[in-house]
Amino acid sequence: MLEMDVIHSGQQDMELIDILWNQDIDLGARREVFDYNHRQKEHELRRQRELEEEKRQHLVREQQKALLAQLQLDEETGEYIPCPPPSAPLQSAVTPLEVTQNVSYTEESGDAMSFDECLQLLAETFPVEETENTPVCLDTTAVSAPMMPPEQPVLPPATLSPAPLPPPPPQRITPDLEQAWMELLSLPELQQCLSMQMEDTLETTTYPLPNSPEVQNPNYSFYPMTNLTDKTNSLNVCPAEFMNTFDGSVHNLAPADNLGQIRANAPQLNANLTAEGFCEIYYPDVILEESSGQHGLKENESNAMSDIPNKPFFTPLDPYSLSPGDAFDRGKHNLMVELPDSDSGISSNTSPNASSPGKSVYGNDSYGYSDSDMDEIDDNPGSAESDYSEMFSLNFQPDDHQMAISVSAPLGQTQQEKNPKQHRTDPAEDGGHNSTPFAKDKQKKRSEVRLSRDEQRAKALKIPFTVSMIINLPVDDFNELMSKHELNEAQLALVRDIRRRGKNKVAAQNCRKRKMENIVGLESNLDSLKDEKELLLSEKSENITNMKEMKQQLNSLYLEVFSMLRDEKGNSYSPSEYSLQQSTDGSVFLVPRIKKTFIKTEDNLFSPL
DNA sequence: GAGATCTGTCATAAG
DNA sequence: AGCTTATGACAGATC
Repeated sequence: MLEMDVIHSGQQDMELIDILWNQDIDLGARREVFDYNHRQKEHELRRQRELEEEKRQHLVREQQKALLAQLQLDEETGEYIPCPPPSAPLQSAVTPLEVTQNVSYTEESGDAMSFDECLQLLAETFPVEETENTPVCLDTTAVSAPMMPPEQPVLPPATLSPAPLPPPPPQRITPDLEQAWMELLSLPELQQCLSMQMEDTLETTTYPLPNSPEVQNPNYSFYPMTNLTDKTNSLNVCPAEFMNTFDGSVHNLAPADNLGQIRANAPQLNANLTAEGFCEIYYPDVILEESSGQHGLKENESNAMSDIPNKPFFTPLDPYSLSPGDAFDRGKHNLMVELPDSDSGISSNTSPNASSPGKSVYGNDSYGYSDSDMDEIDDNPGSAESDYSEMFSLNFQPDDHQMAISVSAPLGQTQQEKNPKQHRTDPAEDGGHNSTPFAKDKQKKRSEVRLSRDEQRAKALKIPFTVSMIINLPVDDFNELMSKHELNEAQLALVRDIRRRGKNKVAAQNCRKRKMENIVGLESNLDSLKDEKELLLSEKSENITNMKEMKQQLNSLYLEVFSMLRDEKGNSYSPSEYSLQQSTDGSVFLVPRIKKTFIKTEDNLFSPL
């Protein structure tokens, strides 16, 4: 009964649907829209498509995961960059790819081989050396994938076929691998690498770059195995060549001591080395330097690698030590020598050289202290020179050339004395000994007295410095000089007095020179101001003249216009009784003067208020 | 001899 | 705090 009810109700529903459809058919609706079976079929098809799409997306995700596993997130840029080869032991480096491969392909295809099965198969194929080299090959595979540009999509299956991606069935793997290796061996780039490695060349720049198509080709992962056919160099060449192939700078980054180990255990070091390989950009010199030391080290392959990651592959780059020819240091030293110019105590009016302490000590005696030292030497050539020589030899060897200057100075000074009527210029400007005033001889004697007094005092107290040194040395050098000699209180006081007096003397000369320059400048300004005043006065008189002329013209024009005005009777207005006034809007009015005068008087009356 | 000029020195303020 | 520089003032030498 229930079934009959259900069927009956179902028939009623169908009838109702038919009725509704008949109504909707006029609107263009088809019957399939209301057909349950049809809709169910469509639903199944759609669900099937969704499943397929989901499977496809899952596959893509797995592939992307496998790819990203080989990429390294750059913390600075946020980009995925090719992951450096693993520095840790091989297993840790291969594990990510292994996992992704096993997960993706064991799940997707039940007949696919696991990675370990592939390794086992390879071991069976090459029973002798592959036990050592297989990890290298696997690691090579692991490295080759990340070397692809991040933006590059997953390679098509045709390209990836021999690679770790979908491994072929066990019965076909060996022929495929052999074919892939043969293809690889036929690649000119690979042959080039092989030949270069055979020659143990150090040129890494000619190696295929990591991003080159050859490197990206996963077939390269089996390249080391192909070397097994060549029994002479298979083991030696494979790891190092692998490194050269995928990171040409790897071996260059390692110090000479570690190069052998690195080469022997290249696969295990790939992560570290390639990570440091990125530093190649920043440490090219180190790489070049160390590349020269790698010869003969690559044969050392039996060393343990356990301690390698803990060893620095390169020492921190010292920019100073690497600067060509230590130019930087020299430059810095020169800078230090030249910078203390301001401590010379020489006025800013002097030339730049004058302010240089090294030159001002004696070479610039011509500037401020010429009248003192030079004149004394001039007056007592023998004694002064000998005394100076003693002092120079005592303490101031660095300025031998200045010593020569001071010794040779008397010649000019003697000539100067022979021409006493030379025009004298400011001592601070001409150096004081190139030209002298007419009374230079007397003045010179004066300064000689002064300086000889200081010099005599210095001699009396056995001060082993020249006055020039005491005065012109920078404070640091002066202090250093003082510290080098044990001086008593009297000597120290005298040296300080000499230094103070000498500097003040130069300062007074500079001050007077500036004062004179200021006076000259003020006089010049005064003259120019006088000229400007005269010009302004002449302009003023001219303006007054023009103003008078314009007033006269305006007055005549006013009278002319006024004479043309007539009243209602045709009589002219009297200028004494009327006047023309212009309003602000430009209109002209004839205003009676009485009123105006009245207003004026009114204004006058109220103006005081 | 008086005045002008030059120069060195001191004292002091400022940097 | 010590040093250098700038500047006014003073003194001595010279013309």
